[in-house]
Amino acid sequence: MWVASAVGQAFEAVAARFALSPAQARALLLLADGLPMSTIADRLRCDASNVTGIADRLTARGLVTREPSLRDRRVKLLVLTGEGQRLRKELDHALSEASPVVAGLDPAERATLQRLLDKIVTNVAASHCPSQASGDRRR
Amino acid sequence: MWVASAVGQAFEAVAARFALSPAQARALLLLADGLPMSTIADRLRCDASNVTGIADRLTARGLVTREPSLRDRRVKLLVLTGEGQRLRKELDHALSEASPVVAGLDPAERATLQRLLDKIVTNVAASHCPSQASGDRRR
DNA sequence: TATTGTTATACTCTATAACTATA
DNA sequence: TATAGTTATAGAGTATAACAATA
Repeated sequence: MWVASAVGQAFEAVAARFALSPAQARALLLLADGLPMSTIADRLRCDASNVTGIADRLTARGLVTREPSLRDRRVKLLVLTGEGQRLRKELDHALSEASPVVAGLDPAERATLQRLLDKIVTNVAASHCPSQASGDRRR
Repeated sequence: MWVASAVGQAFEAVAARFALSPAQARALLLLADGLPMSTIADRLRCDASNVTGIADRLTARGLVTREPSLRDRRVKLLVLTGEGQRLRKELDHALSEASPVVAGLDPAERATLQRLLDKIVTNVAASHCPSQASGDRRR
């Protein structure tokens, strides 16, 4: 739990370097492709009403735009602007650099840790949503 | 990072079962013994002004009281009430039960993970505050 | 009828700055 | 002068409930 907390703080610190709140940074990382706002709410595990505010702030900074969906006129897709894509890339890179966690581990230890964490991810994902273990979520 | 996030969410979920915000739960866990409010701010890594509000809410629920320090009349110690001690114990227990992370690992894997995480804790603690490397990181 | 996104409301955490009472 | 705690203020995330447009 202490390590998890340290990782979370490292994430916050990196996000803050880009003047992003944790929620904004997480939303930005989700947007490799455009996504419906409801999907973002699901992935962020928060109520849909929050996404309105987060999207507003990202829009105000010129990082995303709201595009209408062609299939369903109720949904709006959040899509990165050019600036948003650039910032997302920088953020992603900074996050992979800032890894205090593995700093003191030798290559063998890192590999072992990676293997254990992968196994945990698989287990937790499977126990949470057995049906979508292979990762698609339509409708 | 995904695992760290899952651990954080598990923490939040358990805290919510006791109607505690994450910050309130963290403060409660810190209070095995009474602590000056400034120390709590340090441990929570937040500004001292926040501790006033957190302490207010914990006080309103009858979980803590503010006691004057005998050494320095400026400082107030946050001390658990009987009810606070009881709740802290339950919370602590619930947290050790709720460990989705290690659920799917066999004993040998758990031991390996524990060893690696301990090493990380030591490394990170040492790089952040070299003077107290052998110190107080016990929960 | 149900769902998507918005709005209004309220609560909590967060930091900054100004204040008090001590030191 | 400096520190501990408070207050006031402001911004952000969070949830709930009600609403319009659409399905």
